[in-house]
Amino acid sequence: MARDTRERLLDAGLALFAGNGLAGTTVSDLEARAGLRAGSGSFYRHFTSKEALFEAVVRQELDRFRTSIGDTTIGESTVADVKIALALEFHEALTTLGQLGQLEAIIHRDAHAMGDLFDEVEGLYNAALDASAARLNQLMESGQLPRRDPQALAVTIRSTLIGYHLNTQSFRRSARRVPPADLIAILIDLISSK
Amino acid sequence: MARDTRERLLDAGLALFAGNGLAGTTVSDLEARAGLRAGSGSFYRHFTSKEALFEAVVRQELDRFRTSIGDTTIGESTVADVKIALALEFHEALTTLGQLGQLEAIIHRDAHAMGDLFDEVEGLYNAALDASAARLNQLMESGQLPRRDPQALAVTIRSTLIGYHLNTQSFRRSARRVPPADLIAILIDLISSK
DNA sequence: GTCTATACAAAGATAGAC
DNA sequence: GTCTATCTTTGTATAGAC
Repeated sequence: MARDTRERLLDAGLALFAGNGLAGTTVSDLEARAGLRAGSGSFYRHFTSKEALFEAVVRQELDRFRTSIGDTTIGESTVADVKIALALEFHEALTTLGQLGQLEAIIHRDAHAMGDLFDEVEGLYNAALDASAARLNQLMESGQLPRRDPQALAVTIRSTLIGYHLNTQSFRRSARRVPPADLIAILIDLISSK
Repeated sequence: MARDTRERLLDAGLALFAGNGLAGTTVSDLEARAGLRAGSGSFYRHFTSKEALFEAVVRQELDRFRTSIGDTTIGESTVADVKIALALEFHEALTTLGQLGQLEAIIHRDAHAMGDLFDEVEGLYNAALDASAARLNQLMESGQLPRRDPQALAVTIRSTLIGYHLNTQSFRRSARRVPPADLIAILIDLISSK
């Protein structure tokens, strides 16, 4: 195996917890997916329990989330056409949702098992939302977008993107064949209409 | 007990499967919640297995879903002001999502365990979406709403409502204190802007 | 660091008394 | 129709050889 077993177990945990939930994933499943013999207790050489791995997985994804928020510099872009800037921003958001979709899935499934970490998730989520509202407000101030309640608009946009993403995920394809680009186009048309 | 045990087991199943998932719910949990002695096999006098109850629960909720779609007559309302009609319609949709939220939760958790029933869920979902698109199209034809792709707009609206609902559910309160009424107001403002 | 073997606990399921 | 008791299966976890 190329990578460290501990790392492979983290990967296995991410995929299986997201797909089958904490209770729906057995230590044997994790071992099998990490290339270990299922049923051998080899898992326990790396983590003290299934719950310990769960927490490690969530922590790892949280760090990725934090990083991806920091990387989003589009908010400060100087693209002249607001519509283009927003299109890029929304596309980026959908991509990020795709990448962090497994954390999303874990949150929706086993939020209760996350303990303190849940508060941290919520904090990060709200920070992202506030940044988005500030950005929208700025665009409204400069007259590039019609004036509306920035906080409510940010929540609306975020809800739309998340709803579309989760839906696509649940039904394993875009709802009624409306591709991401069409959704983004409509969304931008809507918020730039007066 | 007032109601039939079978019925109480269905209720218990709906609540527990939605909250803890199929794998996260034990037969003992179900028995306890239905007022039976946990650990006694009394459950098996009513259902042949945990999976059998799961299927019965999903079927029952699907029927409720079907009924609730049929009941939505607002689409044919003659309220003069489109904005008011839409506000009522969206509010109704959010309420329905709340009532069917447990089915939603089950779908997001254990879609894989639903087998054939999943296709039925998807069919109903798409039917509701098509009805919404047709309604929007009608409003555009009569000039009461600005012209946009009805299918894409319907998906956008539905995504927003579902995203908002799921988010509120995950974080146990409205995102950044934006109440449902504010979301609906923004949404209507957006789609009626030209 | 992974395996075989095994102990132990939890959960699914059945039999039979009441 | 629910209970006690019990059996079986599955899953968690540890010990010790390689």
